[in-house]
Amino acid sequence: MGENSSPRRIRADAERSTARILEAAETVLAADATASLERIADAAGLARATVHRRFASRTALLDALAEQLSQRYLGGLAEARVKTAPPLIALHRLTEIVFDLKLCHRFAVQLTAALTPAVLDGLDLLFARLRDTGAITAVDPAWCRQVYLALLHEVHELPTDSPTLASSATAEETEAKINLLVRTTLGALGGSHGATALHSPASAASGDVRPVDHGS
Amino acid sequence: MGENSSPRRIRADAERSTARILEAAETVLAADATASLERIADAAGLARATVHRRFASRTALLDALAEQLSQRYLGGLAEARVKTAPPLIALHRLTEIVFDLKLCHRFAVQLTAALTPAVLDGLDLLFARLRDTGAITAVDPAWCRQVYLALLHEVHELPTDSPTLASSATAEETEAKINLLVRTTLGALGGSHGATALHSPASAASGDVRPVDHGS
DNA sequence: CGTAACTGCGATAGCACTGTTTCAGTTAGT
DNA sequence: ACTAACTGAAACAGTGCTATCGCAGTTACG
Repeated sequence: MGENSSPRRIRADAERSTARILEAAETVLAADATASLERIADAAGLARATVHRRFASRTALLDALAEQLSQRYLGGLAEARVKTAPPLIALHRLTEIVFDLKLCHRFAVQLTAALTPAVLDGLDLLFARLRDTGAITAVDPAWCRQVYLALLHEVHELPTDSPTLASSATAEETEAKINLLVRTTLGALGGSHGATALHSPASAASGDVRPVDHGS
Repeated sequence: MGENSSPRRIRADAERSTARILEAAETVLAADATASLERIADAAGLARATVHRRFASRTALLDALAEQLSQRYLGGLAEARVKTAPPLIALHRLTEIVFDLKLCHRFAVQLTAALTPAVLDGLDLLFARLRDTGAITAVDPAWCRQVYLALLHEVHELPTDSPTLASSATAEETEAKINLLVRTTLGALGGSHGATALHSPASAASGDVRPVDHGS
């Protein structure tokens, strides 16, 4: 872990700068993924040159950001006890946690491929366990992942202002959003067979318009 | 539609060029929304200058593209008899049609706000009718729209290559994808196998998955 | 056939962003 | 307190894209 390969000592000051840059990059890039480094530096209260000093190139910054994001997701997966807790509870808790890291979902969705394989594996495990308990029926883990992340993105972009409520009801609102997301995800994956069902043309050709009989 | 305000006569040749440009822009921008006009012109088999001749600016091209897309969606809504046909059938048919216009969904999702209000109204009507017939339970039309479009996007990005099948099975594959999308959408929005049909003990154990109205 | 429109090619100007460098001033760490 | 690291400011070169123009050749349309 420790990097002592260079005699150059890394001052705590610099460390704080990189943190501020990453933080600013999250917020700025969430609004506009093509924002310039100058805007990021501006948002961080630093000079543009400093950004280049901390990160060799723009892609390096993006990589670091993705890395940090993956790390947080990984922490969320661990905190939600995805491996051990009852899957439905784990899903709900994970959603809560991820919602707290509501930082750059837009960015995350764009760079879904940039998520660490470990994160993907964790999600896959969660959905596999959900399927084992009968909460969902979708088979393809990739499909489950994509649906969950896409719905997470949409829920996160819902208008924050409740029509009749005051603007201070954020706690209740996020709670409602989390429930909505969990319910919607389960419903979406509840009756479908996932992408692997593509190899059964017979059932597909039947064109069953009516919702799947599958009486639960 | 007819623009005779200018004495300048518009040759049929030029009209074809604009069509080719729009067509190329669809495909190119679908892959990379920040592609340069040169790449678009290249894909259209035209010179970059011609693009600037047909469209005053880049945003003008984007606007025209969004306009055309909205027009096609509108046509699809009409063709699917959204207003008169049984809603489930209309949804299935609309999905088929939209899938044929699989051109620039990525672009469309990015510019969801750029869709003509008429299109949004049409979708809202469809989902309202779906709810009236009990096919879904979700209330907010905007939410239904977003979920449908997001899932459309995800389904469209599913790996086209079936693991064991040859690459020529596109027809059956798209058919299966359409069914998957319809079923997933209905499930997500609270269809027959949605959250309400899930095993209640598990839901109750998860703490609080009460019916969320999430605002009208 | 002849004119006007259209096109490709090339040049040009301008803009925005990235990345590097230098220098003077400030700050952290021993 | 001294040194090395860090920073802001400002310059610089380089790149890629947009947008415009002129010119010569081609094509549609009456």
